[in-house]
Amino acid sequence: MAATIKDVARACGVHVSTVSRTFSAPHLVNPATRSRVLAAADDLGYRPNRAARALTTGRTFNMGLIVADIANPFFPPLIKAAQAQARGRDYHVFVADTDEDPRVEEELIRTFTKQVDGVLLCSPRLSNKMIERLAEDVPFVVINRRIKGMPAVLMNVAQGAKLALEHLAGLGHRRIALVSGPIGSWTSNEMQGVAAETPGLDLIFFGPNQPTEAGGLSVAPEVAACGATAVLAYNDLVALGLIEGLAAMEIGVPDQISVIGFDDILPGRLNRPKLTTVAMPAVQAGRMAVDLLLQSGGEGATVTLDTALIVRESTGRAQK
Amino acid sequence: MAATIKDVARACGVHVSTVSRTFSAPHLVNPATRSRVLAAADDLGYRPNRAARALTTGRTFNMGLIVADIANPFFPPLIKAAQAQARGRDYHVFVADTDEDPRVEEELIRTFTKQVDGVLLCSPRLSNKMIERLAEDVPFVVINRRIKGMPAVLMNVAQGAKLALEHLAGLGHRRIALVSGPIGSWTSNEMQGVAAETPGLDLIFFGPNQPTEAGGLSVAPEVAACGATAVLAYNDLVALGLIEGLAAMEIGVPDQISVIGFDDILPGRLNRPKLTTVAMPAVQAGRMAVDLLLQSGGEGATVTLDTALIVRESTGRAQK
DNA sequence: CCCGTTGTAGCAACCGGTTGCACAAACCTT
DNA sequence: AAGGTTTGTGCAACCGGTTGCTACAACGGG
Repeated sequence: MAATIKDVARACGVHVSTVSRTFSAPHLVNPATRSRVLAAADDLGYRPNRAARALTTGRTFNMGLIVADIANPFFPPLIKAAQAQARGRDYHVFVADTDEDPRVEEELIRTFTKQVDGVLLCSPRLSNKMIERLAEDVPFVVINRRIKGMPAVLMNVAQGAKLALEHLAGLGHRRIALVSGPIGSWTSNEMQGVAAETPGLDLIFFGPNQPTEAGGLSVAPEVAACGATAVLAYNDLVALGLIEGLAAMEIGVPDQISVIGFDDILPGRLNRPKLTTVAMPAVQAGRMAVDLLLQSGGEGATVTLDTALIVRESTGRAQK
Repeated sequence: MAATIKDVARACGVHVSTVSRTFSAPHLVNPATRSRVLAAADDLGYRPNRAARALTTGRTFNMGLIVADIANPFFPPLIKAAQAQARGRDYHVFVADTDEDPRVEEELIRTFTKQVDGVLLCSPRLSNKMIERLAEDVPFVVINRRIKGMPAVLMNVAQGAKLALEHLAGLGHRRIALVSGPIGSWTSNEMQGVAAETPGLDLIFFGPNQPTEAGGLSVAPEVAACGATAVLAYNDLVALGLIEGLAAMEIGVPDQISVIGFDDILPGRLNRPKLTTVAMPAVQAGRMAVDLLLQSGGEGATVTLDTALIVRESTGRAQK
């Protein structure tokens, strides 16, 4: 059994409250007593039980981070950035993955409640209403979603999509396929919104799709058949799957169809052709989300981070 | 404020112990009372506080999973498998990443202690001695490391390395570079052990290295200069970095040098040339680790999973 | 020398639950 | 109808800490 505060108190003939104060308010205890307590604690290998402490103080010094799919290379850099930032603030981050399933997401949030001081909700698939309800029990910072009155870190997807469409238009593309993501994705909606508002384009929507290579792979035939000369994909994974699917049909990228992704993940850079993409500021977002959670007592500050178009090899001039 | 058990008790004129039993031992409470309690609880949006419950029961129904680098594509499938398996057992998995830093690893374990029922320690970088000491405070299952008396899930790296070396020998390679991983990696030691015992080979060791693309990239010049015709890399990420580095020096793979990795991650399959690799059973390992943690009360059952050589395009006949 | 500070440590209530035990009412026996 | 079981609920201690209040001693000032 691990030593408790009582064991330490007994070991050096002092009341538990004195031991407690030795750790949480050292200036209130006599230096001589303090060192006796510390010696005894060290001797017994005592560590304060964080769960018990949280019960009275209401603070755990951990935060939860929920992502839709940890296997998507977009998330790890964000996760690592959040962890590093939190560590600098004496916090720890517990990560969990929802498998893109809103029910799992809800359950994870409920589990985190009272075990963390707040939750970073990254690319949630739950409805706004549900998120608002759950926010009564635990503070949130939402990443990649706008919910009124709730602190959020947004990436300027609309701007990125605009740049991407302008790039394609500049290359002479008019008929463009929009391969969207899963239901409930704010990012997907933003993209569609911008695209729909852009004049002079002939858009074909495909969706919803899984936000993975498999998702891209499986829409490839439809995209090929629709007569579009360019594709704006929900993310890089979908774009890569799409390129793979097109290759299997002997359709060359960018010679016959141009493809743009979102995120700027590593496999996109290694791919042949190298993927043209809209870079998302994942690292900054992870950091900002942590700061926002610690600063705001739940007030709705919103940070919007810029995106950037990175032109590589998967886009080219439209065919006649 | 979230409703507590007291609020529910007051709301339906019953003692808190009755409310408690309604949730944790329903058969002990009268159906009529039970439904009154449930109604009140539902009305107030009451959820038992898991941290408080853990304090008395000693069980949290979560487990921790600590990995060395979440950005390494090897880990996410393992993580997801563990999460899925745990979910089926009514458990939740909290993931954390150590950034390959033993000090962070230790701190994370300490943080997890008492907040989880056990920890899955994947590819730890801590010393055996330290792990054994920490095991007094929280049950472990170790993945990719053998520590006496401690439950472990091992992947048969030795066998995989043997297959890889035989494959290379069969292609006529004699002078082989071994690009190892970080200090403290059991996997790395296993590989070196097997290689050193294999007769008829001329081995050159390079290490320690970061287990990432950057690590592979930075040893590329030395490897190129050492006269080896083939390389066994610590993992696929290192292998990919190495290939990239060699390409930058205009050294073709597999024409001039053959490269084998370990893990079988997705980017290796997408790479040109497609990577020859030793596939590691990450998904099985994640599942097994969860089961081992829940079964063994800390007893040292060890599971060893087989690996398999997957020959793709990054290996070829040795040059004369 | 008395009194008001100040510093130090103990007491006890509390956080939100769980659980062994006691006890009364309702149910079965015979 | 008396006596023995069940069944259902309350009581209170407990898990491992924290914290407001109190008590007491030593100290400094007037």
